[in-house]
This record gives sequence, structure tokens and C-alpha cells, in this order.
Amino acid sequence: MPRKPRLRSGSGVTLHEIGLAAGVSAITVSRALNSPERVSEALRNKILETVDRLGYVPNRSARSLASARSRTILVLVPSLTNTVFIDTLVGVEEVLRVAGYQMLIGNTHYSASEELQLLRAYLEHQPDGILVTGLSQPPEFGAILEKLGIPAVYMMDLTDDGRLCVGFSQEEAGAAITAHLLARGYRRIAFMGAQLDERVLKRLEGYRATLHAAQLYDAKLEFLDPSPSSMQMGAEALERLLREHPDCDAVFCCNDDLAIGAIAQCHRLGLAVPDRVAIAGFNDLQPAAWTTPALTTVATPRNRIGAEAARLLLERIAGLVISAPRQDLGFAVVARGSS
Amino acid sequence: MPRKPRLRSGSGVTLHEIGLAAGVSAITVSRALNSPERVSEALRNKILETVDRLGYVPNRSARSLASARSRTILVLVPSLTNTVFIDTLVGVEEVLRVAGYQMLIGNTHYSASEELQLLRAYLEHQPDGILVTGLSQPPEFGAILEKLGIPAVYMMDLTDDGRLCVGFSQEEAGAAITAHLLARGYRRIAFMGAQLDERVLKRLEGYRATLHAAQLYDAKLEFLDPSPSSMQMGAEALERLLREHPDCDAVFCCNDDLAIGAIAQCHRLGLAVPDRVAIAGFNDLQPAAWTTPALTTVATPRNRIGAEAARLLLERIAGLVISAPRQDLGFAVVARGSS
DNA sequence: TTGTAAGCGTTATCAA
DNA sequence: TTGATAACGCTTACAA
Repeated sequence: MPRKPRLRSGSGVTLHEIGLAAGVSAITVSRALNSPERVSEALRNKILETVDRLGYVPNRSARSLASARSRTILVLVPSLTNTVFIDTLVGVEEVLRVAGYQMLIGNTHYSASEELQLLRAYLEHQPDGILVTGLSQPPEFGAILEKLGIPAVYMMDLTDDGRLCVGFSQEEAGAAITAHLLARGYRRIAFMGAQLDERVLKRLEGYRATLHAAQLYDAKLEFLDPSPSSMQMGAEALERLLREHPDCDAVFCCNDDLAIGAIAQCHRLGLAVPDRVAIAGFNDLQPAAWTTPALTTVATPRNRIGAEAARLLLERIAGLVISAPRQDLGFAVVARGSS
Repeated sequence: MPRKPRLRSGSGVTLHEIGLAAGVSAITVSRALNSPERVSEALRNKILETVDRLGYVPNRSARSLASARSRTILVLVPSLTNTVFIDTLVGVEEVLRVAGYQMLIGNTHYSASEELQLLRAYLEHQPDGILVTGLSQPPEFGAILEKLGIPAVYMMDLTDDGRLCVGFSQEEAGAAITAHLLARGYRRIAFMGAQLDERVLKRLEGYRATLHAAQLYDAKLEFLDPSPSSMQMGAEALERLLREHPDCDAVFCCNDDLAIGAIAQCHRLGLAVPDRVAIAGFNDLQPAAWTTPALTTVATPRNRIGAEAARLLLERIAGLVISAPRQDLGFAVVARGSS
């Protein structure tokens, strides 16, 4: 005599009940749904019909608990308001969805400590794998993944230290756009950087190296602000830059937002772009093509980075041999009117 | 004699093991963590110390299964690349996170059928509640929620049919910006609409009603395209509009993207904004303030909508009495240089 | 090909 | 205040 009925969750229909209705055992129903080839066709059809009729909805918690696999991937991004990472997430989602995996999104707000905290919090979900933005997590981060044996793929940048990564060289990209400005004849090229996360700093390194090589580097032309990027900041920084260094003839902004603000400010100040000052951005977001003049920038394969990273992670989880642990998806300088 | 050790998931440390190490039962450990006031202080401290020392990570699947509560909220949005919904998600996340709830994001791609499909798919997670964008889901949608008793809050728009909703009147907002253009003296005001989702159509209704009232309505001034919105579309539509209707003196674009493309195209065509043609957008995204001239638009409280909707849903889940099932968060016409 | 039994880690129930 | 026991719904291991 059963004694303790408990609160049921969800639709209330269980594998066991489907089995009763179809005249088979629960495990056969499970097999009919998850490995159909292991159940005779007649039985399978009968079961699937019953599943449909009763509106059975599998319980993912029970499944995770029994199988020790959550089919869940944690994705950590520095920001949700920055389109760059949204594009990446969209790429991730497209791949995971098809594979039956669930994406959990953690917003680190560009903070290493929040990133660690989020990782710990999301561990409750027993993620089967993790997608991380950038390479510079605190040491505990890697230690936790190591200890729990959770596979990870690092997005947006490249490394040779053995970690799986999908991205492009931030430093080379910074160098390339700087070289483009040099090639166009600009000589007093400033750098405008916000947030100063690892990617911005690498672009800065590329900028420095290129100008050094051309013997045109001048530290005074670097505008660096650790606060979050905005068009407002781009506008203010441009004004200050030109006031303090009137001979500045070009600005490499670390992202399109700053660049859009800078161009707008040029309009307000009555300065011709690119004749008085050239402006270049980074990322090639949609608005970059619609400023006046259109913005020269660096196109980055954000969507593909997300998709490829997800694919790589799933391969890793499936235990496949990873032929290319380091996927360089490249970038492209897009020359438009602003330079 | 135990016979079947199975694969363990996660960190491997369980409540039971913490209990063993601390000399108490598993259930006491559970209580120490979840309702500390029900465990004596001495024991509690000892337990918490052990939890820390062994690095215990709760297993959310087991918890959901046993408690019949997933602490998970499904959030359905039409798009992830549209900043409007990202802002909403950020508001949702801020509230859910603090409350210990997990957010599952479903991207419907503006499709009713995908929306239904996503709902079905995410039912596996036994969500405790759902946040939905818009009011016009297919009938089965409501039927499923009803049948399973899943509470829902509808975002971005308002209704009086009893559903919980948080938003503002899309129609009134469309009317308000149209009235603004009228007040500035424009008489041949066009409407430019993309995507044609329910919100755009309601803004269109507001536009029509206002122009009808002023006896200035002209159906030929409506540009409607069901394909996704883009700056490109705004540029092309503006050119066509002015070619076919040279007397058009203002355009209400259903969103800022179209408006930004339209303004850019005016620059390319050498048309003065707003003297030759005024442009107004909708949403007040960041770039709206940085076009030349700056864009007149309608500011919408997206972040607050997300946060309030989440709060309302949590109250509903907690079984609290809902005093205001309909929360009108309003909007504001932001008059800038483009009109 | 199908079924039985046990176990996944947690919480609800009831008892002490 | 603490604990024993069963139950949540599913899948693994093993047997038929």
C-alpha cells in the first residue's frame, strides 16, 4: 500500500504512465524516444502514438540526474549590451539548439571576480561544457574546470598554450587597421580606448608595434579610459584629443561605438572627416556603414566564432579527437569614407 | 551488499557526504543550507564549514526533481539582434538573478509557430513561469499554459483581458510621435514600417488615427515591408518614398534602425534634414542621439519593462495577490534635431 | 527485443 | 531540533 504521494511537476504524464497506456514498460518507452532503432517498429509506433495522445513532456531534471549529463552549456560573455557578444551568442545558439543542448548565459560585466562567481553559481546546473570569452581568467577559474573535468573553449582570441580557442588575433587586427591608416598617408595617428579589457589592450599593442616600426609612435596620442565604452565618450575624447594635439590627423577607435561618437562630434565641431581627421573603428557593427562618411573599421567574424566554438566544444564533449585546437577565423579591414 | 555504482556527475560531493563528514544526516545539511533558522547554530556552523571545505555544489536537477520546482523562468523574445529585446532581457535577468531564478532564453524569430515550438521544447525544463513578448500568440499557446498551470506575464504592450502585462501603449506612442510631427508643422507625413509585427502595426494604427483626425491621412504615404528591419531598408525606402511622393515632408519610421538609414540616405542624396524632410524614429537606441542631426524618436522603458515583468511573475509564482495586473510604464517623445 | 531492479541527489513527510 | 524513509522521473546495468 503506497503511502506518500507527492506534488507532481509539469504535465504530470510520466514515462511510466505512457508505458501503462501502451502496454509496455517505462524503459521501453524511454528507448522508443531516445534510441528508436532499439525498439521494434510496431511497438515504437504504438508508443509514439500514445506519447502524442497523452501529451507527454520529458522531465529534463530527471534525465540529467539519471544520466549524469545535463546537456547544458554555460556561456560566459562580458556584456549583453555590446552587440559583439550578442552576435557570438546567436552563433552559439544555432549550433547548440540543433544538437539538443541548452545554453545558459552568464554576464560577467567585464569583471574577473564576477566571472568566477558566475562559474561557481552555474556549477549547480552541472554544465557539460563551458564557452568562455577571452583568455585571461583568474587562476582559480581554470583550476575549477580542471578539477571537475569540465571541457572549455575560449572565444574571440587565440592562444598556443593548449587551450581550445576560436577567434582571431586581436593584436594583428589592431596592427592591420593602423597600417591601413599609415598607408593612407596619416602620420599623427591617435588611439582611443575604452573599457580596457584584454582585447582592447591587445589591439593597442598592435597599434603601438606598427607605429613604432614606422617611427611614428607618440604615447601622448593614446587616450585610454577604463570606464565602459559609449558614443558619448567617443565624442568627448575626440574633442579633447584634437584640442590637446591639433596636429593629430587620424584616430583608431578601439570599437565602432567610440568611432560613431567621434564622427558625430566632428560634425558638431565643423571638422571634415577624413580631411581634417580620419576616423577608424573596430567590429563593423551595422551602424558603421551608415555614418556620414561611412566608417572605416575591422570586420570580425563574431557569429562564426560562436558557432565554431560551440561545435568544437560539442566535439570535445563527445570525446572526439580535436584536430585543430586553435581556430583562427581571421578579420578584414573594411576601408570606407572615414579614412 | 551494494551492487551498482553509477557514473557520478559534477563535483561528486553530495549532501550525504557532507553529512558523513560533519556527523549529521543529509537532510540536516539540506536544512542548514536552505532554511538555516531551522538548525541549531552550533551544528549549522559546523556544517557550513564542512560544505566550504569539501567544495560542495548543490545539484539543481536533483533539487528540481524532488521539490517539483525548477526555479527556472522561460523568456521568449522575437529577436536577439534587436537591442530592444536585449535591454528587456537585461532587466529580467537583474531581477531573476537576485531571486535565485534561472533565465532560459528562447528566440522566436518573430514567428508564431516557432514560438509555439519553443514553448513545447522548453517545457522539458518544467519552467515555473514564462515571460512572453507581445500579446498575439496562437491559441494553443495559452491553452498549454492553462493546462499545465504555468503563470505568464506579457511584455511590451498592454491588454485588459485579464492577462498580466507590463509595457506601454504602442498605439498611443505611434499617435504621440505623429502628433509631434503635426505640431512641428509637417503635413505630408509618411510611415515607414518593417517586420510588421504586432507592435509595428499598432504604431501604424496610432499614426493613422492621428492623421485621420487631422484630415491629413494618405494611404499612399505608407511604406510597409514584412521583411526584417535594417538601416539598408530605411535608406532604400526613403529614396523611393521621396521619388514617388516628392511632396512628402516628414517620415515616421517604426524604429530607429530605419530612421538611421533614412537620415544617412538624405545625406547621400544631398537632402537637408529636417528642412527638406523630417525624420522620426522609435525606441531611442544609443545611436539615435548621435546621428547628424540627432534623431527625434520615442524613448521606451525597455529595461524597466523586463524588470517589472519579472517581478510581477515572481509575485504570481509566490501566490501573492496581484494588485495591478496591467502595468503601464509609459513612453516619452524625444524631440531632437531631425524634426 | 523487452523487462526488472536499482540508483542518480535532493526534499517532503512523518516520527522521535 | 534532528533523523529515517520514501519519493521525484528517468536511465544504467543486467537478465530474460
